[in-house]
Amino acid sequence: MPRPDAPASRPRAKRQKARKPDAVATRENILAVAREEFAEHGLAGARVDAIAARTSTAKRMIYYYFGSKEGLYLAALEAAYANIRHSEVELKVDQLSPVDAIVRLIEFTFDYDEAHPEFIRLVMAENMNHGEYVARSDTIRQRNRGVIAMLRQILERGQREGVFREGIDPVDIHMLISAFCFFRVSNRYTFGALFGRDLSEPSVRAAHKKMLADAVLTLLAAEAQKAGSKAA
Amino acid sequence: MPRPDAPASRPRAKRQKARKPDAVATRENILAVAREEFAEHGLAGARVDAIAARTSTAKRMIYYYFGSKEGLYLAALEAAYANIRHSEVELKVDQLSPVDAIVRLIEFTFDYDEAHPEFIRLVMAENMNHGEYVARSDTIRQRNRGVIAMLRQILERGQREGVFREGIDPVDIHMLISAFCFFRVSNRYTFGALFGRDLSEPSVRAAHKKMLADAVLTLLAAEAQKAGSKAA
Amino acid sequence: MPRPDAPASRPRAKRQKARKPDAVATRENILAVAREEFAEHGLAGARVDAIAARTSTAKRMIYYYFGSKEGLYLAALEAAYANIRHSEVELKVDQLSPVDAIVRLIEFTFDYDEAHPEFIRLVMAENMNHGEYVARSDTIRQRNRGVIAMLRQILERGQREGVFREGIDPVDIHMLISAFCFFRVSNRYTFGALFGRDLSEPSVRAAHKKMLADAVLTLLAAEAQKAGSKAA
Amino acid sequence: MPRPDAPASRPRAKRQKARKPDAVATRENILAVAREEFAEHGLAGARVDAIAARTSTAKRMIYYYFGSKEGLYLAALEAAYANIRHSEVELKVDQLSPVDAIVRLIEFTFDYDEAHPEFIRLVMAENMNHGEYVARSDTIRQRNRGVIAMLRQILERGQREGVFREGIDPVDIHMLISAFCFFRVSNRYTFGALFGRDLSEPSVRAAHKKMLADAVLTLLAAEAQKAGSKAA
DNA sequence: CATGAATGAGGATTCATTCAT
DNA sequence: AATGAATGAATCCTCATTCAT
Repeated sequence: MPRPDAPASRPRAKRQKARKPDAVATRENILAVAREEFAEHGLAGARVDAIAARTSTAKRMIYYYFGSKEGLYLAALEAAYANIRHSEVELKVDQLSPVDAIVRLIEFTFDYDEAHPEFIRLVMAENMNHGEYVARSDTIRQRNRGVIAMLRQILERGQREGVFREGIDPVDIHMLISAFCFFRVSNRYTFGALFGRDLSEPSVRAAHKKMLADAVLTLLAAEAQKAGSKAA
Repeated sequence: MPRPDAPASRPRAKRQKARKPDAVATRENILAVAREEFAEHGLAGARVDAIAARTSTAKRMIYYYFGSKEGLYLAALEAAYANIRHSEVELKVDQLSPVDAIVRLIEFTFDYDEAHPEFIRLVMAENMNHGEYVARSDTIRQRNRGVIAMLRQILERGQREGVFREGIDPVDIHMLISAFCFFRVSNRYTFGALFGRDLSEPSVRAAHKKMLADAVLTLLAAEAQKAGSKAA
Repeated sequence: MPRPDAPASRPRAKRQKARKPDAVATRENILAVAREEFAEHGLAGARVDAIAARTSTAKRMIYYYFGSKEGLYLAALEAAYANIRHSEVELKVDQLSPVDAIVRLIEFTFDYDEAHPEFIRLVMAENMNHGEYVARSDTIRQRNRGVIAMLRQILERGQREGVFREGIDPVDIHMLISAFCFFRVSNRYTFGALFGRDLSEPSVRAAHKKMLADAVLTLLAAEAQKAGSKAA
Repeated sequence: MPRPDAPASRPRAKRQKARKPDAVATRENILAVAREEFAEHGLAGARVDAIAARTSTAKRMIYYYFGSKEGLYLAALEAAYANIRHSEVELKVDQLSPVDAIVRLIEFTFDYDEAHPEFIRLVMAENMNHGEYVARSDTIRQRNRGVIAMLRQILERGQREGVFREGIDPVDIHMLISAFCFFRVSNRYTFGALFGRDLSEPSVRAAHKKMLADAVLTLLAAEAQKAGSKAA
């Protein structure tokens, strides 16, 4: 990033109208680095110095733009959430059959989580913080209602078409899907170490994706015959 | 400070003449506090000073017994894992029908995770550390093979009795169960904030437990009819 | 705090616009104090806190500029060596007769060592460290070849003029001179205590200087008649 | 120092008559280890824990026998000095010609220093301490007068026989010899690093030994013709 | 004689943040 | 809009030493 630095009279007012002024670029550069660092080390473990070092600007700019380490963390978290919800919108599931729509949603979640471990780690970090920062961010909260709405529509459509059972809570289904997809990435290290299984291996990947789809679909299936569940 | 468990990761058979069990007590006292602190703040976020302050001994003892902050963390992690596997052994699932055994196992995992959020958080923290410490601990790795063996026996029994399908991998089933139970606790804050649902509420609890059992059992069911899964 | 020397180990040409030489001043201030402390107590015995306390800045600056206690020690060592070699260059021995040049060199070494006990002590400390840091410093190693070159030229000149013997190794002569001059300062305490002699007394000084010159010159003398040495 | 301290009635009195009671052995074991540690790291750098760990007894014994780290250091220093002076007595130089006696003395010093680097390092360490502990020890001071007396006798004998000059101070000669032999060992690291010479190499050894003998003997020689020394 | 447990004081180092320019 | 220099307050860790038995 070019950093023209003329201390004397300089016609740089118009630069603010340019498509991507330096200020914005600087801010985004910091944010991108911060996302990686916070994802890697968590809020407590991340180092402002380390972020600054990997940035194209000086440390002081972090405080200039984000006020504090926590401010930067919150911004990074918001950026990460903005990303996934943005992608979900692109799914166009209403053009698919209910079953296909569910499968599509599962595949998207599965693939997104696997492809974005830093997002997963950022969420893990935030849960270590007791969700203190998500709770504080209206932006994040509002953006997330969308998935549930989308899922609810699919379920209702399926119920109307007679392929899905009644009485299914979209939030619960979302959780079942999320839990599995998230866990595969979040707990890959302990799970891998404990059970000697590399969760990123293609064959494991495929089996898992299929298993999840099977589980969700049989659960939703209209005439689902439960093998005598006695769970409380 | 409630310490219902803590069998100490170091066996030490007979404690010589019971002349002075202070050493053991001191060690366990430190370990119990450490477990809470590391669960609360993670490895980077936990403070040795804070642990020492809540301990009945001085800070120096932490280094005397555990060598370093990392050594203490590893010991805490080992103690936590020792605990859950210890409990699993008590399940006595071989006296139950395959289906009941599965349900029992699910209920145990569900309840244990919910009752021991510090264990969950410790595992989260460890995954933030890329599983560096679990990988280093033979103790932990060895103790965990048991669950899979137990699950495998149940599955095989169910297959022989014709109630379970063939070709099911116990590790995958274990993961499905673990993922759901773990996620409910690990992501309670972000999930709660984003979807406005309190996962610790009794009705939610019951619904979730039932949903998981249903999902797992239909998946295992002999004549499971998949509703057209197309997942890769 | 007297700081007659300290040319700084870091060149930095023109100091940009002389706008703010505080950084250089701070760095040199720390270095000067460090040199005294390390000379006084050695690497292990010196206290970063003590150095910081005598400095005009805060302790943090030591780490800002030198990274660690060891980094500071190395910088102090380099500065000390830079100094003596710098002085040696000023000798202008090539304008003197070979004999006078040798005497001049001896006098310089003798006087320098006596006048700079902190330099001597720093070298002692470094030898207690097994020369670990000198070995690591290219700067120091390179700067020291000069003395030997100078001495070699004097010896060769003397040989051509027929006043010095052939087959004399300049490094050995340098060692003979250094050993005596160094020892007088380095071992002044034990030697003083054991033999009740104050090596800093003027008459002792003069006698020693003369004895060393005599010893070296008779050794170098062309027709040196050895009194029956049988040493291996 | 044996300090029999029997709290209860126990037939261990006779152990005090044994050739080497445990108490003495323990004490000497500690002392031997201490000598190495203090020689290696100096007073400040040595660790009581490290000494204790290499000892066959527990740390508490160090305090039992030597009172403090400093007490142990002093004892180690005394033991080291006792050793060299003990060896010097064995020299029997009065049966040799004055010249041979000098050569013998030089060779002894040269070889002893080279063979006992820990002694050299202990003396270096003590000089870093400003000789504080030697000064405090009568034992050490008294034992060292012997060398000078021995040297004085040789010199006087040589003068009577007409082979040595008059007006030579034995202490100065002792220093010339000591300085060279000591420096070769004490400064081996810095000298080696700076001038690329390994002082422990056999050929270097031989050359140095000869050079020192030559230097001392020509200095002592009756008709020594000085090549125009002008040293003050 | 001997020892395992315990400790207060201090030691090196790091951190997020601010100041002067 | 930007920055190099600076810092107080932690933070992890070590040390020589003593206590109870």
